[in-house]
Amino acid sequence: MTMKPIVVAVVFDNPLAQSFDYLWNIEKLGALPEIGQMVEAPLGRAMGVGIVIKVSDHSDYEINKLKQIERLGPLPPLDTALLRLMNFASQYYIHALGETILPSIPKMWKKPDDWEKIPKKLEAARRKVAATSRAKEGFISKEQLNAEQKKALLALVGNEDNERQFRAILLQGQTGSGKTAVFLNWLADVLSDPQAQVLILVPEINLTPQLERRVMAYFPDKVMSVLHSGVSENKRGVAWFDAMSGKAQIILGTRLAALTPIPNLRAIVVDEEHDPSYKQQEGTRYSARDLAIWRAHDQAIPILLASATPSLETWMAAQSGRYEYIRLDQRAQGASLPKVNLINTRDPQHQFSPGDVGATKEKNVISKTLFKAITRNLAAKKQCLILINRRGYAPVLSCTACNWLSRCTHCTAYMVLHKAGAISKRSVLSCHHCGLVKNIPTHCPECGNADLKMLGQGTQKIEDAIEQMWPEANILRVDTDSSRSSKGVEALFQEIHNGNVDIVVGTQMIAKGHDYQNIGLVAVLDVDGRLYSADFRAAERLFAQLVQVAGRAGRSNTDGQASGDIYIETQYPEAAVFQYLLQHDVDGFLTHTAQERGEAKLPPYTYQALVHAEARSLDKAIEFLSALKGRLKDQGLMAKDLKIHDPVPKTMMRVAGSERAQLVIESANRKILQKTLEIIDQQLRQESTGRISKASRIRWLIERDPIAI
DNA sequence: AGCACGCCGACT
DNA sequence: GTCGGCGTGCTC
Repeated sequence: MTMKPIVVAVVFDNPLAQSFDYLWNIEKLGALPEIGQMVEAPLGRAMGVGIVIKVSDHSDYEINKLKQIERLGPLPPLDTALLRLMNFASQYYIHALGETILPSIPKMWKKPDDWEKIPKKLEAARRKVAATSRAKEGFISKEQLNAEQKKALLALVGNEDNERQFRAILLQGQTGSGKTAVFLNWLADVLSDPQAQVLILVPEINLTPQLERRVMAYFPDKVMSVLHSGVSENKRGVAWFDAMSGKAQIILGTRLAALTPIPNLRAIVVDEEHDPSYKQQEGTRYSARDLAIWRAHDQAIPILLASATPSLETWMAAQSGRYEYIRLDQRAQGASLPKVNLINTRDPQHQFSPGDVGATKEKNVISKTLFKAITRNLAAKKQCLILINRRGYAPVLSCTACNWLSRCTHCTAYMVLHKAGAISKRSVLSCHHCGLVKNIPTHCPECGNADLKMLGQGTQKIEDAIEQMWPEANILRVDTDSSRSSKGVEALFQEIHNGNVDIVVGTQMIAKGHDYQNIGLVAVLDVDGRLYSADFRAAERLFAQLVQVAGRAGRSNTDGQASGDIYIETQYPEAAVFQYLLQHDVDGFLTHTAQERGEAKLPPYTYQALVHAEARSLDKAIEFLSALKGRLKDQGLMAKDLKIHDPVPKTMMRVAGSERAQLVIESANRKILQKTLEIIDQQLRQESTGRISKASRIRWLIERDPIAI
């Protein structure tokens, strides 16, 4: 009699779609196989770390060619709910399962050479945790909540009927309305069960220290795991283990925390749920917000999405009743909203005349009106915050005389300028959505004016102008570069709080998560490129950021004085973004945006995916995608519910010597889109090694639900 | 992805 | 004569 062999299927961190079969030797390994177990096994000429995804007694591979599992990882198997999530993410985002699971596990656990040292590391971590002090910061008890917050809490707290049911809840409330106090009190209720675990997601590392202290104030006797890329590898490894072993009741982290094993997960909070940083932009390009919702649904638990400016997707779901809808419309601290001033940069009355005080070499980089306002503010010993837009937006063509913009005649998107050589021998305008290419007009098609300019250019000019205009002021620059070169963002913010700084110049990061004490004025420059962009979501993001900025300025008002003013320079003050901002009307803006998207058949009315291609030359990348599109057409895959556009060059065209293009694929039917993407993946895989096509050496990638086009 | 094998150019 | 370029194929 021959014993049936034990065969396990293992996935590794590589782009191969398949798993690898191994023999499981009970005597050697000293345990029975379990799905989710981490193992070390020979792969190729080396050893690899993988996860067991299947246990059986046979293999499709020749059984006598199977190698043995070498060793077991020093941790319990990943739980089945997490593996379901991983499976879903892998399928939905068209990425190999191993490439989805393994990068989500901290490195500390994936080094077989160090497996013996694990118990020591855990013990060392235990001793450290005992030593950290816990300051009570921002604790607001249930009793201290205002009437509106109490009502919100009452609506949130579960009862016997729904506490083990999927519920998605939008908590919409402006900055200062006390969303955090509401959801922490809700979580306190969930955590009254000593076994329960909760997950809190935040968009950026900058925001975690503050929230971390606050959560600690609420739950001084609970164990909290903090998971984000700023936490050291070993600490993260321990925090992750605490979450997976049920020891940590609170798991707080950025998007990567959405994939943590949490066996007794009972509630999820996604704070600032609209924030684009929830979307992973490499590897498995998941949306942590979307995966969190899937996870809540799969595990039949409640999920709270909190924001002052919800994403259109969430807001529409709440409006339609698909999600529960809780609103906080009062400002808890009684602070007033800041006044928003729009400066029309086309209007000569705001511009400098030759010889004016403050005029710089570069004309009208900062308007005269804003110059005066900042000067006044400095004289009043108040700090100024100047936000500039550092990101490269593709240049949209605009007429300096009338309001003409290079709009695509087929889409709602704007056509952007491409220099000669890429798509055509001449410089051309191209639509990144449908692929339409047009010659650059020499005159404005509307008014005949010959002076056409690109929108949103000249960040460097702005910085120079600021230094020229206020030479005596202490100017501090805060962006990712300056925070890296000095002692980090926290140190820079400390300088601002100490009052040594008159003008803070920075990118959007200065508006996030920090309360300023003495800000009298916030100026937002160079926004027009984001107003009219090749990316249809740019305006929505701009609106969210401006509301956030407004929240910052308004919050500084604690002494009863007028709160900070916002100044926005734009050629297009009539744009919807600004008009709704003036009224502080979030719902109005979202209603408007929803209608626009509906008419244009854009998300969330349709679902999108991209096929990215990266090659030495743009022509090659475009050619590759054209061929793919042609093939799909020939195979009759262009059903009427599916739209495959023409390949277009990517906005960030040149990245380290390679050029990129993309193909937009759309369908109002999720299943059809999913099926199509699976077919594309399968076909491209057949002609590729990994994700590089054999014939043309082109690196390709499928991205589901892109947030930027 | 990593890694080795393999077949053509400028070097001690 | 070799060192090394990266094209090709494989990993249970």
